[in-house]
Amino acid sequence: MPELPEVETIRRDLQGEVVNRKIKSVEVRNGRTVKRHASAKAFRAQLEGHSITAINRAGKYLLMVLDDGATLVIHLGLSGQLHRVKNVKEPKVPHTHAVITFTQGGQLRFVDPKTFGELFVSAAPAEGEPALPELAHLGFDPLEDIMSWEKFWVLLSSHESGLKSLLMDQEFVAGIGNMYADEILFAAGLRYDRQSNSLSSQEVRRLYRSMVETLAEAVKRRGSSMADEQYRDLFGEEGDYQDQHQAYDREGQACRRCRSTIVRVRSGGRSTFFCEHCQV
DNA sequence: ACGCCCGCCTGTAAGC
DNA sequence: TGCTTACAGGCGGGCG
Repeated sequence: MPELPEVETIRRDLQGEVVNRKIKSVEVRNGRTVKRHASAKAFRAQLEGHSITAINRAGKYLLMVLDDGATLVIHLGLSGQLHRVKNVKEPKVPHTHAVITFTQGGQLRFVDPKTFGELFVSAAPAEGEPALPELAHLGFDPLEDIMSWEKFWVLLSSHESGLKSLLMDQEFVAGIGNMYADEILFAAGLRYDRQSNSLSSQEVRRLYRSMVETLAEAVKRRGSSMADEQYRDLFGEEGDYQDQHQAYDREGQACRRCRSTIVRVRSGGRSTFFCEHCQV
């Protein structure tokens, strides 16, 4: 499932592939993909004829800035992929829900079997209005918004909840999902159910460092492609970070640090993988 | 304020 | 073997 490292990998590749290209036409093949809009026609109208000037990211959301100040927002959900296609005659794979064709040639295709992803256009903000009101609820970005561990401690302490649910709370910090939450907590040596306001200063520093370093290393390795899902980059290539996983999807396997067995529990309807010996 | 559950959806896998 | 059920996941909404 694409989380921050996968979305950031796609963002970096998109910069070289679609910036300064002009959108010639947009085809919506599954209306659910643009459900925020009254119609597919209304969605298309805000894109066609406009050039893409920059690609940004907020948490797990990709942001394509257009030349009129509007932003095409793309959320990949659980199974969304973007495919950069050079030859428009290339057959469309199943679950291709939207196709953007560029004036300069080639296409960007949105493929999403589970249909939890979405595309929408956020209009250019009026004078004095904040941009992207749809994403105003998102918390800080762990790679873009660097802060002191003391500030992080203040934020952590202002909540009274389990560490994992807080890391996955997009209003607290944007971009971490079930997989990287488990990896971050392993790296920090902290259990998923530790209360956020119970950490020592040393533990807070370890958690902050682990969060930034785990995500940065995963970006370096171009994300994680697990067997049971199908994350692929713009060009259909897999990431490498799954080989570095310490906890996620390793139930019954030996902990790489202490050799005891990684266990799995269900918490809040989600699988959580951790080492009972290394994480306290 | 927080945990937990549901609904949304489809491919895969386990169970009978 | 073939049908049915469970499960995986993010997110928003509802409930206690």
